[in-house]
Amino acid sequence: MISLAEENYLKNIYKLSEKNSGAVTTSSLADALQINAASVTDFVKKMAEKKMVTYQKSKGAMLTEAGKKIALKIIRKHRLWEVWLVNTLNFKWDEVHDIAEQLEHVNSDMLIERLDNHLGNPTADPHGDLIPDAKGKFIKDRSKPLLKCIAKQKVKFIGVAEHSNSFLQFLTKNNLKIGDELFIERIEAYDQSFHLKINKKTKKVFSKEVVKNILIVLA
Amino acid sequence: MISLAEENYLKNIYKLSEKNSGAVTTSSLADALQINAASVTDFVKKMAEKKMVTYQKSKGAMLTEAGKKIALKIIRKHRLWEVWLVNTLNFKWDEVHDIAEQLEHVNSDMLIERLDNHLGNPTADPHGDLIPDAKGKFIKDRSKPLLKCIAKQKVKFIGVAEHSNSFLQFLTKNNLKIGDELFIERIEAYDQSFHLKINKKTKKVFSKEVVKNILIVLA
DNA sequence: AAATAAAATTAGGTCAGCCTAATTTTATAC
DNA sequence: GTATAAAATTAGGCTGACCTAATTTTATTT
Repeated sequence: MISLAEENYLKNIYKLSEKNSGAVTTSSLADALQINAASVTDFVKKMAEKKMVTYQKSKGAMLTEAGKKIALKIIRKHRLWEVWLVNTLNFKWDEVHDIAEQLEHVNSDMLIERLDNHLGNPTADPHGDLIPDAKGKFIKDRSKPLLKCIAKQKVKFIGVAEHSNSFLQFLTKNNLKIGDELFIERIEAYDQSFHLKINKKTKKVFSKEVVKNILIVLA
Repeated sequence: MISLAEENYLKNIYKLSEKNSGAVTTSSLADALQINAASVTDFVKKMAEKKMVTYQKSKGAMLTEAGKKIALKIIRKHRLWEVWLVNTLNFKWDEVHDIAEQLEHVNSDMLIERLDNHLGNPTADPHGDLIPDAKGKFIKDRSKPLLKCIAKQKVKFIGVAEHSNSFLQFLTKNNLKIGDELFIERIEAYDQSFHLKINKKTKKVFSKEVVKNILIVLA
């Protein structure tokens, strides 16, 4: 059996190792979990004994294959529940995270596979994050930050790199939704702000900070 | 905040006091929760301090209004989730209990009210158990055990008084479902077995043990 | 390379929620 | 109404998952 705490550790180790590959440091984990670093050291050692992670003193933790499998399952569940909450119960994309954080720990393979089917086997959640399949495989991710694009490109908004409610609400307020077509009219050289035309209609300007968190594919 | 343990205690105290009204004994709670009686005594005292229950030494526990409210909310959630599992994900009625036991602890008023609406505000779960509304009120229950009926009555199967998988599977195997019309052709005086005609077609005989756990309303 | 700062670890402690064993209280039988 | 059985409680302990404070290790600066 895997405890709630273990599930949260595994999930966060996975997410942190996704960003900065290599071992996940004690402090970054402590920060992500909002738990004291001393507690993290302790817990990670126990997880190493259970072969969920490998741990090297003062270097950090890395998921084993077994640990990664569990982490991916939790992420799969979280994102499937988010799809359900938004598509079926009409929650907004900035309202679903806390609920999905609870639902992701519900343990039933049958449930999750039926939910997946019921939702039509979605490959991405409402924020554009990819959903691993039952075997833990993702579809190939072709997205990149809008910031990496050049002027005059036509792209499609498919996800966000920042999941804070404030950012999601900012996008909503600016009427920017996943699926929107964006045309880059101009990039201001001085501050890298992007002058966009949205869905061939509205013109808007967004700062570098915003643009780096908008994920797109070329259209 | 209410812990998982507290929620389970409250739910079980409610259910036990429903059956045998009056204070819930330590041993019955211990039995229901599969927890040592000494632990129950301890825990119930702490809950009394928090005003979730009243507790009298060696007599047992009773829910306060506050405790009852929490218990009813958990029962509401459990039963709504069961409806969802059966109606939307096509689970069978003997498969949903363990999953609903987990889902009932997910905490979000918005979620539960939206789920309720999405399901069409059901008043009973797949076993015929009534679902309290958001205020904790039940619709009036007019059901009684089939065993209390007399010969030649026409009744409708609306619920079960026993929720074990073996009983549910027994009914399924005998093709008996909620909503079925039952006509009591004869009651065997010797052993009180019931000779039924189901939906005006199939004839079947059921023992007293079965019949006392079938809840019906007069048709 | 020594000094300092930051990160990680060790040692010792707390609290929730359980346990067993021993004792006390309540109920039941003779 | 005393003996016995059953139920409940008390006392003391354990484990998981956290904490703080002190120490050690690693990284950074000069």
